[in-house]
This record gives sequence, C-alpha cells and structure tokens, in this order.
Amino acid sequence: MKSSSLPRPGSPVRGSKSGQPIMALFDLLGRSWAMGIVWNLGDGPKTFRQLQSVCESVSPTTLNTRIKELRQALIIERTLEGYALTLSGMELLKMLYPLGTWAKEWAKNFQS
Amino acid sequence: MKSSSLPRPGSPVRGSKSGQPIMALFDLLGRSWAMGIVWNLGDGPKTFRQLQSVCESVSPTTLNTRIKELRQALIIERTLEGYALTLSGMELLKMLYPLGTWAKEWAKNFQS
DNA sequence: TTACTTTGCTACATATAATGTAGCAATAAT
DNA sequence: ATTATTGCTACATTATATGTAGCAAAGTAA
Repeated sequence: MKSSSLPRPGSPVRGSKSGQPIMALFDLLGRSWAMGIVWNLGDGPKTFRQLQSVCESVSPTTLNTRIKELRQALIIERTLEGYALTLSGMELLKMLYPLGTWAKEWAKNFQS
Repeated sequence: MKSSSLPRPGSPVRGSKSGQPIMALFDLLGRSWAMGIVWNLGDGPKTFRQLQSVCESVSPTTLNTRIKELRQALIIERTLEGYALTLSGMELLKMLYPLGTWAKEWAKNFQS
C-alpha cells in the first residue's frame, strides 16, 4: 500500500486537488467496505476475525487495508477488545444512521 | 457493465447476501465518485461535461458508469437542464450535509 | 511441556474497477 | 456550411479488490 493512498484533508484527494475535507472523507469512505466496517462497529468492538465474519465476503487483504486507513484517519482504533470506533468515529456513525432510514424508504422502489 | 453490478436492495450486495437496504446503499455510494456526484448536484442540474469538470479528475468512462447506476437507483435523473437529483436524491443529499460539518472538524486533526 | 486453537495478519495469483487519452455521432450555434 | 459543444464509446494501462493458502504469535487445555 502506497502511503499516498490514504486520503487526508488538505492533500489532493479524489474530487479535490486542495483536499477539501468532505472530498477527503468521500474518498476514504468511498472505498469498498469502509462504511460497512464503521456501521458494523456500531454495536461494540470486534476482532479482526469477527469483522471478517460480519462483513460476509470481505477478503483479509481488503479488510486489513481498510483497517489501516480508518485507523490512520482516527475513525477506528485498536483496543483490548478488538477494533473499535474512536469518539470521532462514533460521531461519524451517528451521521450515517439517517441513511439507514432513508435506505428503507428507498428500498420500496425496488420491491418486485 | 454487467447488470449485476447495480446494487439493489433485496438482492445480494456487498455486505449483505439478503440485500439489506443500508448495505445496498453503501455498495452503491461506496464506489468512486458516487457521493461526489450527488454532492455536486446539490446546487442544481449539470450536464455531463459540467459534471466532468466539477469532478476534477473523473474519467468519462467512470462518470458514465456512475451516472447509469445512480439513474437506475432513482437518485438522479436526466432533465432538460442536464442531470439532476430526484426528489429522493435531494433527501439523500440532505443526509450527507452533516458529513460536511463533521469533516471540517475532523480535518483539524491533520493540519500540519 | 506439548499439542491444539484462535488471532491477526501476509503472499500471491486472478478478477474487477478506475484512469487517461482519443475520438465519434448528434445536436446547437454562427 | 462550418465550427463548437455535448454525451458519450473504445481501448490500453494501472490500480484496487477478491479468494485461497498459510504462517507466526498468543492463548488454552492436558
């Protein structure tokens, strides 16, 4: 993994050469499993293997990469019980919850 | 593009074999530029080329793929003025706005 | 102490997705 | 009739994700 693959606000990221915070966040969260990992840590810390099993089909390679990125981004951290959301990560998750509600309404469009 | 590449709630998606709505949404939005496109349509409809220029480095291939997906997902639509958020897409965008605020706080951690 | 299990990964080959550049057909403007 | 713009497609290259195997370290049980 190149170090440049970690999107940081203030450095060029996908969507913004100047590294606008929201674009850095979109770059970070817009990678496979990133939001799923945050979401799944909502009910408490999980070990690597637990995350692997709750994120049904994630490969260890990808999981490990995402974990590194989210840790560097200060969204998750390693604790004695496993990987956990940081305080900041918990705040982020709170902002994702409304998406769950929206998604349920949205899903109605696709019922066969 | 395989038709199976469009994540739909109710069908297997990344993160959920049963296609839980939130996981379908994460699958859809967790692709490069997806959230950036929605975000950038916040201030009104944009043509393909306008989107291309506002999403600085997006390739036409990727932009076109994302547009197709977001249209099928009923989040954006084609209008006379260009691509625009649907009503549902506007609601979704509203749920993304708080992330902008969060991201600004988050960015403070990375100031050199 | 030995043996067995679980954990947190790494290696590596393959498949899939994104990028970058070129350019074309259709419409609009001059 | 010419030129410009728009919404793409083609295609080669590069980057990212997947899937499987397995290993070293730590914990557990006998």
